[in-house]
Amino acid sequence: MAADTDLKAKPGYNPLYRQVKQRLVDRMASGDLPPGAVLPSEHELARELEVSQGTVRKALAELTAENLLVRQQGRGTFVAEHDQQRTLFQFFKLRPDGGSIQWPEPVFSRLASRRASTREREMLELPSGATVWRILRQRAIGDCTDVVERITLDKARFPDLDAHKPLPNNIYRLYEQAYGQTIVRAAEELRAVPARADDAEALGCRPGHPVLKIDRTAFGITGDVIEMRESTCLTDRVHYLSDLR
Amino acid sequence: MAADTDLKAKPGYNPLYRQVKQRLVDRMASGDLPPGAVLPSEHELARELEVSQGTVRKALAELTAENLLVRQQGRGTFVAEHDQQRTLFQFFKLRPDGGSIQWPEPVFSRLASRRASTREREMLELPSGATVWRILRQRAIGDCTDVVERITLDKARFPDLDAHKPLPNNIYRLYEQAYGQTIVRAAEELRAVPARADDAEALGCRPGHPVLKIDRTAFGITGDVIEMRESTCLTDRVHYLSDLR
DNA sequence: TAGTGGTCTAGACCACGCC
DNA sequence: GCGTGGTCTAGACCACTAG
Repeated sequence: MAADTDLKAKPGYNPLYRQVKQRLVDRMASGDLPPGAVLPSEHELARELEVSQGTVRKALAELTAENLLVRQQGRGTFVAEHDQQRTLFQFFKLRPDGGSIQWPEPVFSRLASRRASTREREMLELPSGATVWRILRQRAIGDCTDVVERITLDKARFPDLDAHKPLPNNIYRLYEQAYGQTIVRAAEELRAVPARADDAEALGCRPGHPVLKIDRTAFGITGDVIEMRESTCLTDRVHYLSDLR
Repeated sequence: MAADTDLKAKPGYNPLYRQVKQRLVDRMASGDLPPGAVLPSEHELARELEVSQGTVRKALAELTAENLLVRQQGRGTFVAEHDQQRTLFQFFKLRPDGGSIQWPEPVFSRLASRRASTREREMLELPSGATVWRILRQRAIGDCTDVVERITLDKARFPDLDAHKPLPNNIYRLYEQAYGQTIVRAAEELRAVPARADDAEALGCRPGHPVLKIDRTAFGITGDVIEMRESTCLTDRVHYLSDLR
């Protein structure tokens, strides 16, 4: 058997179940197991990969904990999708004061492209001279606009994005279904800043009013930076919820 | 055997390993297994509780994932403590811009007590007329003060807190060691607001300057609300980091 | 060298979804 | 009834720590 296909090559250093995990991640990243796909049963996987069912189980359990898989007793194991619920709970942290989580209403959306800035090139690992998509969105959680979002994407990774206008509210589902790019993790930096004139107008506050600026970096299944997003939020009727556990 | 001590009472509805888990949590909450204590080995626990080692293992794995236990190959299983690293990584989300995580320097601290407000009574589940401790702290992440914290505690749960003055920087360790109250989880609500006059003076900014207000509710091992904390942060040289995964 | 947790296996039985 | 994942068991071997 070739070395790189032998799961038991280095039992001590890299446990078998991690190698099983990596194989499954590779199949997901390559498009062989697209979002929503059914995986073979534990029993079948164990036979295919020549390991015990318990080892497969441990790999599947970790992938489920990382939100890459969804398992349902009696039905099977599925590659996780950005359905409404998942995107909302995992990637949307703004809540109306005193109310419960809900999808924000789209108010305005614009798509344009331009040359990448130095910072964008660094973050998205783009060559010099590369171009990016730039999406401007305004969304409402309560009655009026309380978030302005500026999203930056590598144009090479998302060709012909303008063919998908109007862009859907759940844009991560579009990344996933039209481009095979699944967002699995993101890091956000939050700061309180004075509102810029243009944001103030959109949000219906005076320039300089305190607003919450959220800088998000979103990562794909292979760890690449897929999206950069700057959100500016009026927190008069809305707050950002962070769970520490 | 009495029904409430029979682990196998309801195998289908409540799995054995969850019952094992609950028993261990109970022992931690009662003080029988205080922070830092060594647990019996998997083998011993299995014998004591009359379940298999694999079932004990699953219970211990979940408790480890929830940060209630720490396991080390070759050494043993320990009840988690609020050592410097844990408190910092799990419960402190402010980072200097462009720098890495570090403990904030204490600048000022004051302890007082007063009657609980209506909101405090609701959140902390206190009877009317109850009194609370109120801690005011100022801390610095960079060169100058950038966080003002107001902490509220049930005076009945933390008797003679004034005997521990000056209060340590890692106050969760004090809750744990002096009062057997371990903070295991917290929820934070973030908003951008104009700085109050007193906060502005402490933070060295003008009144009305945008500051990040963080309302924390911290929970103990049994799910009770142990602490309420309002932090006001100048995010000119510092930001709040939120990991979405 | 003894004891701990970490990995891996093999197999039994149960709960759930679907046909 | 059949196939799925979920639970539980029993036991082997490995890796790490400490005396």
